[in-house]
Amino acid sequence: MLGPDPRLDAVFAALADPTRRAILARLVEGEAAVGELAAPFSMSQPAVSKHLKVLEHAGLVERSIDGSRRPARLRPEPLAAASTWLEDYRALWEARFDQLDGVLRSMARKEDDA
Amino acid sequence: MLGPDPRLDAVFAALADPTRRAILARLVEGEAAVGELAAPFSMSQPAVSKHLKVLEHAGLVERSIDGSRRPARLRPEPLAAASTWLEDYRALWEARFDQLDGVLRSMARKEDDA
DNA sequence: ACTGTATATAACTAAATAGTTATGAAACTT
DNA sequence: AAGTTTCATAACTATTTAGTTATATACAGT
Repeated sequence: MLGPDPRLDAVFAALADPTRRAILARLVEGEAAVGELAAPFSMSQPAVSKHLKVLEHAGLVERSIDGSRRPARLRPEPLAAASTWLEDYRALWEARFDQLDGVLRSMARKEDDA
Repeated sequence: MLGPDPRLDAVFAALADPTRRAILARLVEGEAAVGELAAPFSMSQPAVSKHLKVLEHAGLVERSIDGSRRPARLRPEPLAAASTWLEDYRALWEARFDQLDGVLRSMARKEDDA
């Protein structure tokens, strides 16, 4: 159940970096070019370009061409996939805990009987 | 809104590795000792111990002591935090798209008027 | 055509990651 | 008490990552 999904490797790895999460946060407000993204982070422009490439590889961001600018915009699909994975696990966990809870209850009943 | 959360660094980084996700998948069925976890993956025991340490550091797993065994069990809380983060972003995205949709609609109306 | 702006790419470094083998420490078995 | 099992830790290697500076490319404005 819930087999391995290699796409999640790239998505979770991309989300593991706080700078990249901040970039995504910025992109929620709309597309932005590299320069605009680099400004708030005390980081060089090439560093931001690299982060964008990681996000792009994970499918979280899409680039376009506008003259000499290459604005980035969000692509929500992979986030949805990651979210689904997490939610499925949460469900399995809760099922597991409910089950455990059931066991504990029946143990308690036996205590009462004894 | 939705400030930086350093705990997510460790959680997403932990989830980025397929072996670790497989370990979590196994642990959904109940706690397991290192040996049991190492068996299905063609990996050395120390490698699995390291993965467990990463998962533990992310708060996703808890160890206990049972004689010479050190079984690992799941801790769902950090998963919930990650899931919340993703869901919040999804919501922001959708809001953004709805807004964009609104803009497109009004543009369409102006087209009609013209 | 010349200058400046926006970005990518290359080459490099430092640190982190994922794996290995070897070994040591507890605890269990007989 | 001796041997076996279970696990952690150390030491090492190879790969990846996150950053840097320097440079090249392409477009924009004058």
